Amino acid sequence: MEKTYNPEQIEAKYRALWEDKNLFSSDANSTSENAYSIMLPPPNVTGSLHMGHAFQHTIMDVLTRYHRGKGDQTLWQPGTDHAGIATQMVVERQLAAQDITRHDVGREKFIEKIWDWKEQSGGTITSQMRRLGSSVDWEKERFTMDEGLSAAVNKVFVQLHEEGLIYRGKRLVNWDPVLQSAISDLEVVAQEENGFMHHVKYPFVDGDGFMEIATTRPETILADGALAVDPSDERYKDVVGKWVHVPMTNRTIPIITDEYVDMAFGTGCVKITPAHDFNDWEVGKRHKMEVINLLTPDAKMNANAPKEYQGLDRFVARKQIIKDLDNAGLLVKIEPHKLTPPRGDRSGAILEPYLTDQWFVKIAPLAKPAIDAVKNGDIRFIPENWNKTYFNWMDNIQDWCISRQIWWGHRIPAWYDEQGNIFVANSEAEAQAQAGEGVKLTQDNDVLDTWFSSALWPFSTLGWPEKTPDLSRFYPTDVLVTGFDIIFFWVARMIMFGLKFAGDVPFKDIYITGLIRDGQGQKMSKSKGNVLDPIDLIDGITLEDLLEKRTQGMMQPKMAKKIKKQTQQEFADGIPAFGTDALRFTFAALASFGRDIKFDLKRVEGYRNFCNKLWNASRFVLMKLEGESINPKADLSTADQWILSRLQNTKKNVEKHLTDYRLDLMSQELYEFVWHDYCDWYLELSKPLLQDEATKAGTQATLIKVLNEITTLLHPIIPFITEEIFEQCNTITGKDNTSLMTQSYPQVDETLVSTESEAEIIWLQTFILGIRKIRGEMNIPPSKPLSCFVQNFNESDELHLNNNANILSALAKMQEINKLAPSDEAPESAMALVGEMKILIPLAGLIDKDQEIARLSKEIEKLDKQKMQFEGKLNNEKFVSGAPEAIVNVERERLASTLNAIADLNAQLDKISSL
RNA sequence: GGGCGAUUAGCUCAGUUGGUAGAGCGUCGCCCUUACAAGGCGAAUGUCACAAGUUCAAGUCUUGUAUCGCCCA
Repeated sequence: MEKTYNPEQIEAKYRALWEDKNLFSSDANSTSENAYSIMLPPPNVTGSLHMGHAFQHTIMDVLTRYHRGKGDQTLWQPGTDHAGIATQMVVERQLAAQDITRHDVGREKFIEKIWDWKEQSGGTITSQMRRLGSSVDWEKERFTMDEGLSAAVNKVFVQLHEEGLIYRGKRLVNWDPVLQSAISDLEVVAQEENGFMHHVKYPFVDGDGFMEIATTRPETILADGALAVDPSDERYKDVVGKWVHVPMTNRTIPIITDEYVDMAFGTGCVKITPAHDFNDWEVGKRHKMEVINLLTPDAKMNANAPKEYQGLDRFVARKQIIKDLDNAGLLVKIEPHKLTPPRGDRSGAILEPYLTDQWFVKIAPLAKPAIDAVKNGDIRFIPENWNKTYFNWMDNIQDWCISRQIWWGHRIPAWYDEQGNIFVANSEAEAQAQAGEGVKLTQDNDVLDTWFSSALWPFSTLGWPEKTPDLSRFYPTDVLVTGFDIIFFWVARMIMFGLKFAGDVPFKDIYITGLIRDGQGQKMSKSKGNVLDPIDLIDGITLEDLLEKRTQGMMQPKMAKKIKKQTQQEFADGIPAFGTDALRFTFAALASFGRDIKFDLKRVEGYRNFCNKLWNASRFVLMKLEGESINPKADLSTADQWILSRLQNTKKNVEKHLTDYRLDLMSQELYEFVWHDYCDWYLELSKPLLQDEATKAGTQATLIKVLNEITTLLHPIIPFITEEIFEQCNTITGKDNTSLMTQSYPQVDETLVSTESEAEIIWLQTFILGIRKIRGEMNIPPSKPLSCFVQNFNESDELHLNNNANILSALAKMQEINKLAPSDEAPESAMALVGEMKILIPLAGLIDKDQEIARLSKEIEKLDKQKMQFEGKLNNEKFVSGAPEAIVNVERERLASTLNAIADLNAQLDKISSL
């Protein structure tokens, strides 16, 4: 083995090997009793994996590899999403660069172009996943627009329509004038911006005077249907029922009352514009108001507006009308005002409430069972508190607008005859059959919201509506791993559709992960220039390349300077190559239940170091075993029994943490066992034990046994390096195993738990630590041999001393240990305690007297503080009588041993001081 | 306005039925000890945001306050 861990070569080797040998296949193990399945949340087919994906993939892969190791028939289902609007916008932008629109190209050609783009860029994600070692079943890879999945979409649509749960209706929707499509409520983002409030006069039709109202959108005055006041508003009691002129038009409208009006806001009188505001739409319906739409699909003033405004963009029209109002003396004032205009999450354009025909899912009947599934525990959110968020939304859920006026996606399976009759069917032929022969049909132009097909993902990928073996074996899936940002978009809808169509919940657990942020806690985004590509952490990247990557194709070139500066500061030397395993270990270690995760490169470095540690430990073991035959039945030393006992404890904890989805605790457990128990102590203990023929064989057997289990335990987190070590171990043990992947996950062996050996090693560690501490504080090099006296030892101390003389010599460089009778006078010494036993290291030229006095005083001071704590508790009558006896006894013992130690140290201090 | 979350060592974070506050990184010493300097050994560092309450006992449970963040309207 190489002296230094080199991830690059190892990873390339096993990436190929795993797939060649088909080790990710879900068909393997088909006779096993249990099945385990996870659906990969399908990423956008033309996108690339960001840190959040890599994080979630790591979690899913750990779970997948673990269950594979447990012998379950395991499926991790991969695939990608067509991501309707996002993908279409990319291709439209490409066209725009050539100064053409999708309408110039035509629907069919345009869709072809998108498919081309999908083919061209669709490989990015899958190749990134391979780099990460994601062990998905590639043979089962699906795309949301595959034939089978599209058929499932149609079937669901048709059935929901038949049941009256999908309907078409003219309603106000959120209209994106840039996309020229409706979008769902969820795709609307609101952010506070600075705007203006315009106060406008509406003259009375009869008599003098006017009503004053305030509006942020004066251009919609032209479509007003009424003015409204609160029914109980005394100020306007006399004017209710009167009529006013709508400024800039010839129309007149009434003054009405409605509870919706907020008396305290503005003048207490509002204009009602049913076609251009969601609230006003409801008021308008109550009062049977005329609905006037002023806008074209691209948000210009249409023919319903007075001539002089027609054709103007909505914002130009606003300016114009303000000017005209002012000229007409109807503008009272304009004040700055904070407002939150709705914007499209894709286009960023300000949205318009817009009156169009759209398809909707009537959601309440579907939501009810989905709420119950979480309430009755069929589905569990992890961490649990997310179910509050879920209920909060589900209890107030609105009908879902599913039609989009774009071209990329599943075309709505509805056809119209020339009279406008609708035929919803699985295919055109079926629709034709419904309509009758010879009737000319045209298909609905719209496509479905991308999330409609995503909602079917857990069963459509398994072959639904066919009753496939995969479907019966793997549905419901075991866990969904995803971010909180798509609980509403995706998770809730999968639950609703899964229950409705697949007859069961789509998953039993929902593991909601935190969000990966940059080192400053900022959300990673392209425009902020703080994104990290997981592959760059694996392969490393120079500062120059990173700068280039972060600043190319910027929407705002101004930002480039700032981003450059930031990047230069944070990554002055670029990013070193850490390897996939180090990155995966980092993600696993960060996977606690918090909401946000600040990603710290230093952590990756630390886990890369861990890999190196593991690598070198393996080298050590292999060097010590080379050319030797291993006897698994050899007698075991106390150290051997100890490490095996610790190993059982580790396995127990790992198992628990995994079932709790606490991958952070799992990785921490393994980190500590490997580094601190196995490397720091056991490998050091093994050195003298290997020198001794009596203990050599047992030590060799234990070294390799524990190493083998370590690699198997760590494999789900760091598959590459463990696979390489496993292979190297095979050459030593002469075994010929295909892969670590096919090894079964280690089980706890209770017979190996040994409290005696653990107690003895703790004794040994205390002894060695005591010596090291004196060495450390006295600046005595660890290489300098020492001798010591022991005094005040009991039988078991004596036994341990006799057993471990050569270990103490090796690990503490303790040449001679001389026993003193209690009455013997010890020479001037530095002292450490192991329980009641005193270890005395003669000062004799080695140790400075004052230093030892200071050291002892410090120790005593520390113990004194503890003593006071224990005494305080025990002197409290209420504690002694109120607390459980066991607890009180523990405190008593603690106090007793602290008092003993203080007494010993004080005696020693007095003795040295007096010399 | 409604809901959720966070506040623990210089930094990033663990802390599972309440029972002596932990890790990694960083810092300071001493060591190139034949697996590993991407390392070893040792050390220092905390009114657990604040206030009140429950309890023999609160980082942990309850209530309130402050600051920060997210979601929804």
